[in-house]
Amino acid sequence: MHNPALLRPRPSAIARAMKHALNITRQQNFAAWYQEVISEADLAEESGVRGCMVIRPWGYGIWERIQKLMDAEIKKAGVENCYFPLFIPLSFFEKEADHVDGFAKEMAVVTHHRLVKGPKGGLVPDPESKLEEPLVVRPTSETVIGAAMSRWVQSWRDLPLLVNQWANVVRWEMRTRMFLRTSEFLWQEGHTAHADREDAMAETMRALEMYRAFAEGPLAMPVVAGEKPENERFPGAVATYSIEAMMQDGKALQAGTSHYLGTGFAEAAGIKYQDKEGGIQHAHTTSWGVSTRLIGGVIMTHGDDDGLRCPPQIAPHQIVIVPMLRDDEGDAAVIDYGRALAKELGALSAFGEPVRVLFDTKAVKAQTKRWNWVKKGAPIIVEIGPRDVSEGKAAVIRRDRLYQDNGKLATAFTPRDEFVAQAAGLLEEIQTALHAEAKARLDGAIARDVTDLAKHFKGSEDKVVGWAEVQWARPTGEALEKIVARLKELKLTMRNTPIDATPADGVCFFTGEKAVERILIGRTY
RNA sequence: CGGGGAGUGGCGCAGCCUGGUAGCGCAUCUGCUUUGGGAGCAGAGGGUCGCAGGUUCGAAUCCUGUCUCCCCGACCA
Repeated sequence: MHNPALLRPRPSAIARAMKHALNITRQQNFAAWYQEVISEADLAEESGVRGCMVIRPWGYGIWERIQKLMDAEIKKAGVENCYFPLFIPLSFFEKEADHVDGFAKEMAVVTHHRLVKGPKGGLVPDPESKLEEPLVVRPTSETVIGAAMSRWVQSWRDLPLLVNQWANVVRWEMRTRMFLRTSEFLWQEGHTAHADREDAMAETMRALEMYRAFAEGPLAMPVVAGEKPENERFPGAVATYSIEAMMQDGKALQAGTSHYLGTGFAEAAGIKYQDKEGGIQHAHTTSWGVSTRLIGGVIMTHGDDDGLRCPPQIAPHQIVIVPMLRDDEGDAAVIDYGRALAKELGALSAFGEPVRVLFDTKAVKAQTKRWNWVKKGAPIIVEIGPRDVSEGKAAVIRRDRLYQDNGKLATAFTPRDEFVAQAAGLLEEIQTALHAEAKARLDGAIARDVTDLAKHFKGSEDKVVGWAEVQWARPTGEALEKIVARLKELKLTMRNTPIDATPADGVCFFTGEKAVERILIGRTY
């Protein structure tokens, strides 16, 4: 709640009118700005439960858009949805050593099933109700789904087995940040089982590409897809791939992961099948997921000093019409005009879907509503007043280009029919423009000529430095640990080895050996 | 989990040191005047001070415990 960065006096309405809708700029304090966007755009708020947030309708509406579009992609790949229990027997985790090591430190555990009045009043767990085997609140579902797969898979004919679930998971993180790292978060987790490595790897890469395309498309968020170095792998995975997005402060955000799990989980859970020759084989499994963290990524990719700029494809309302009402007899005409406009716009189609229009008739002053929608990031805000009714116009504001060069709002008074004719195209243009802007920032902030990491990243707390791409020999074991430790001193981490990077042609940045690939280095969330 | 800061009407804060049953701004409600860059004036409603104990005639204020939030660190597929 208390945040020193928010203590500055709120500027007067007049002063604000000439500046921005938020009280903190990205420049002043990026972390405080991020929190202010979440609060001012009504995306989410504190819940009173450690690390858990209440996702408000505008924030959840964005998540629903993400779900809808992603779910269609998942189904397109032949993956079926299902649902597994929230509670996982502790013993399930003990079957895969690396997996349990990775998650043991952050698991919520259910040990009792009943409350009784405590000696000092209040309710306490009833000692009599202690569970024989504690239940873990799922941090991820490889183990339970693996158990089911062992029942479902008997023959090579049962493979590949492709399932997904939309669910919540809990990871007891030490330090939480809204959307980026919450104790409980919403996600989708895909789990697949295959006959061999080749097929499982193909699925792993398919999911990775699905995420890459989704980030670059609906989210307008450019990312780099690549493989995580060994030390950053998912516990129990043979290979982990990620998409990494760059936030406006230059830090990396891991925005989605896809794992090739080899046969480790299949061995632990007993996922075996009889092959065409009659032999018994372990299946090769994969898992992949994206979460509500994507929303944090969207905020830090597209937000500006006036709040969120929501990409049209995931905006719950793409066009918001705000009537300028005066509580007089002229209001009826404005309402009629707005309603008709909303209906016409709603009949349009953009991105292959009906355009989502809100005619905002809430009894709030028009100017206030305008700034509220600016902060929420509605892609197009249309104001209509008596003047527009008589002139047959609409006052159109593009959220991605709010201001003119002179600092005034870039409101375009457009003939109504002309606007209707342009609206769908305008939404698509805004989507493209947001992506282009972020893409240019990403491309411009990857340095490929770095010779001294400390020097390159010096002062990156205050200014945007971005990432460095260096060549390396992909060392393992102790050699890798030394590199990780060295980077850690500089608060740096290895992000991934981009799959579309130009082949290595030099020596390893760290060891001087012949390099085999390129890897990205940067600060991270 | 370690160090630091903070919890007082919906939001942001003052009061606490030097105990005597709460105050300000914004927001809200009503009225009037306004209205295309977050309106003005007038009036009104709303809190027992995170929670639980303790000290005291008396606690927002002092003491203990606890929960939650923020910053730094450790941690983090």
